[in-house]
Amino acid sequence: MLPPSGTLCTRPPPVMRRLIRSAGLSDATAEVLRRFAGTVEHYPNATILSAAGSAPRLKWILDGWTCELRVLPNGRRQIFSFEIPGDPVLARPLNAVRPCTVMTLTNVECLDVAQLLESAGKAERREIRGVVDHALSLAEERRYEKIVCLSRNSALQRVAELLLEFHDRLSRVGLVDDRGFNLPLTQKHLADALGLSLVHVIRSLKTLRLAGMATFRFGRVSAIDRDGLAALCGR
Amino acid sequence: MLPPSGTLCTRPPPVMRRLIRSAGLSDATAEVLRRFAGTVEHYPNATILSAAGSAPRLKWILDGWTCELRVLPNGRRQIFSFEIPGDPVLARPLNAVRPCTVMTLTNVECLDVAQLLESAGKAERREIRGVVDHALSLAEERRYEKIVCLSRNSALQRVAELLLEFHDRLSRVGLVDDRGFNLPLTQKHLADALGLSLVHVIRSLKTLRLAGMATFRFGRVSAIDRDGLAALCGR
DNA sequence: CGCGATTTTGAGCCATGTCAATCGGAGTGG
DNA sequence: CCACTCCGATTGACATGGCTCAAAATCGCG
Repeated sequence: MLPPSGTLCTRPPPVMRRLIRSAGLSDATAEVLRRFAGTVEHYPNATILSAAGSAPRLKWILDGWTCELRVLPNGRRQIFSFEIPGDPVLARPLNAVRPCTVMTLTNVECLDVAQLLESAGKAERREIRGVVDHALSLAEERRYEKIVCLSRNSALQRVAELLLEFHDRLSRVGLVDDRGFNLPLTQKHLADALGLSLVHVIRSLKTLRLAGMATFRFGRVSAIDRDGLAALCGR
Repeated sequence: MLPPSGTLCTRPPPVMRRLIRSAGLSDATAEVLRRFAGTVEHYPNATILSAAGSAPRLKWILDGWTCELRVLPNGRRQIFSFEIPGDPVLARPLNAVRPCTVMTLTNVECLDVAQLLESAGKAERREIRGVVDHALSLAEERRYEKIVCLSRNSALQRVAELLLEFHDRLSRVGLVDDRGFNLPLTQKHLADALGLSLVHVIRSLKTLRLAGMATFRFGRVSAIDRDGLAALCGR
């Protein structure tokens, strides 16, 4: 499938510009991305991001949040990870329960990586592969970190570590300003990701707020004391 | 590097036969493995399985146990996974702390996968790649399972789930007999893998023993009630 | 303005961690 | 053969972090 060059710049994409800048892509590769502005896929909030065929498909998030999750037999949810703009995420076939499904947490715009690679030149293809592979290995490393965090950290430390992770990842793609960052999650989401009860997450956030380390309100995290949080989780 | 055909069958390898059988390899691929009997790498107990250069190297375990672990800043250990005969394991460069290092838990015999692939024909190469990739994806899935287990399960359930995992994986490579299986670990290892204190692991094992679900003594697990364990962890 | 979803707070309980002491087996030197 | 030591396994007492249940407050939205 060719890139729809006819739709070139139908949608001057600020999110795409941000992605290009934050991933440090070359001009040629950036141009490949721009040619794809017309094939951006849109998913509404709270939908499952799935692959049509039987093979999983890798997507590249331009805007919005997703999470990897599984619904457990007892009805509870386990959230494995969150993805933000610039992250790749593997959309699996709908029937696949294992290891997880991907769900949008906001409206999401993304590109299909395989489709992107098809229409890129050799050099650009290598570059895109490199960037995506690197991001995937970071995601894998975060899974190891998560195991450590769940095994060894107190509730307070887990919450602090997650906020810290969000802060660092979001700031790398320019989504943090000096007053904080947007976090389109409920505290239940945090609980499901951290293996804690909702009530205890609320208490932990309160403790952080009173300690002046971070405030989470109205879908926004502000008053962040990065060093304080880092010290709290033993960095 | 060519396979050392001169050393053909210097060591009629029962572990290799088991691997060939359990992985369901074709005769041709089995022959490739057999030609490698002479290049089996040996590592003593309690050593780090590392790659010489700067790139990680994939090893294929023929005999013995290893684990992926990290030593945390506070001196405690986090064990991420255990590998048994038939498993691939990624030996990383010595300086790499992240995401983990691989340590032997017994004497270990293994093959270098890249070396193996080099000397295999095209068809055998594809087959070996398929088997190894499949095993790697199972390992990744186990990391997701581990996150669920650490988030949601009680200490008793975590211990039961780990024993169950050992039972199922070992039985797939013929290392379980009707009286149980060998488990070359201390209870401290279990504690480090499960995110529990040593004392509580001991208590949980006692509970399982008294409930007639499993007995762990002298490096051996016996009296296993597989269904009971499965029910306990909510399967 | 009313309703469902989310956040907040309190009370009480239980699982798990920590600390400390003991026990047993395997090696080791005399 | 015995005394000694080390390591792993075991047990008890106690403290506490996090869970559950229940109720109230607040927010978002039609």
